[in-house]
Amino acid sequence: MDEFVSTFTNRLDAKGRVSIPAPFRAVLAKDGFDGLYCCQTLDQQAVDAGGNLFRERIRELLARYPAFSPDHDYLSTTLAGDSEILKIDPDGRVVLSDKIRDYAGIADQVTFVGQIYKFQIWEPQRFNAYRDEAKARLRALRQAEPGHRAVSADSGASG
Amino acid sequence: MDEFVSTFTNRLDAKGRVSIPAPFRAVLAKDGFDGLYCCQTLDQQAVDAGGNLFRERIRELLARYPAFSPDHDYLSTTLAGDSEILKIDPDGRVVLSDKIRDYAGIADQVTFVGQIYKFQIWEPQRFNAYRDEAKARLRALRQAEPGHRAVSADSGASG
DNA sequence: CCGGATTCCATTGACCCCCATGAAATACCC
DNA sequence: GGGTATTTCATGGGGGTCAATGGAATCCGG
Repeated sequence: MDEFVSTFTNRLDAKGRVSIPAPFRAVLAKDGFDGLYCCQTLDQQAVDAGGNLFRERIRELLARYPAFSPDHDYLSTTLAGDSEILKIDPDGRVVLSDKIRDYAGIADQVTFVGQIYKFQIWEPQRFNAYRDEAKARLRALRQAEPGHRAVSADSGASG
Repeated sequence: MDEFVSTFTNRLDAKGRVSIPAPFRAVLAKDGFDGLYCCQTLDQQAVDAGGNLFRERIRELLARYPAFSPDHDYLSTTLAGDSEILKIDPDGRVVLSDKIRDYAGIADQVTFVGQIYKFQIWEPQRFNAYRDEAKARLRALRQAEPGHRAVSADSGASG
């Protein structure tokens, strides 16, 4: 498997360490990046994390703006300066920085949410709320879609 | 690691020395440039710093303007004439010049901000303000991205 | 000799690596 | 199928290492 899928919740220990879910570790290992590249999400109180594939997306975004332009520096300040590379220990754990813990509101548990080429790091309660909201929005959007009845708003997938 | 990523804040000692963050030192070592090339940023009260890769970008920028043109001379005045090469001591520290300290408003602490091919040197408070501004700018730019609303207001790449 | 700069050394506190434990899932054998 | 052995994983802790910092010693030009 080479994509981040599914959701896992693990505990932080007394030293602030938390195990990256084994399936995610496998993806990171295949990706080849040494460490875990993390940056804050813009719209939620969560963190995006990944490896080389994720970094590649960030580089592509930056490459669209010329060096030394104000926008380039704005973007690189947020996308590079405001991100962190967490070290993964031999047991597959990372220590979340204070910045990450504060931003995401993480106390003693962490939820890892697979998103194909990256995954997100959440405080479990906040993620639950976000997931419910996302689902509601998706439903509303489908209601507004012309012809949505052909598929039906609530068939099959339960989440 | 071959890019400047993340943000670090270190203290100046009584002699005006400050440690370059170890991850940045590693990038500089790989880059091969002996010392730290510094020049004032064009748009903020901060300093751009880096090694050979950074200097290469400056050359590329200057090459876009015809020699002897006013714009070329404006740029080279700042990017070359107003630049300094700081010496890195055996413990990975530099002494910031008075010019740099005055321009950036640095007193006793320095914030180093990774920006991939270069990093910036800030007075910590000023950087905090700039970081917030940068994040707002990124939000604005993303709003303008075509297709970012495909599913809902806050889906898609947040980083 | 003197002041400034540069190199060397020491301390301390955080981080990283190794090992141990227990639980759960899987494989294996009867 | 049932029961057991084995592996995989999440979690807990201890000790060594490295980086940031402060200060002393040395070198240099005046």
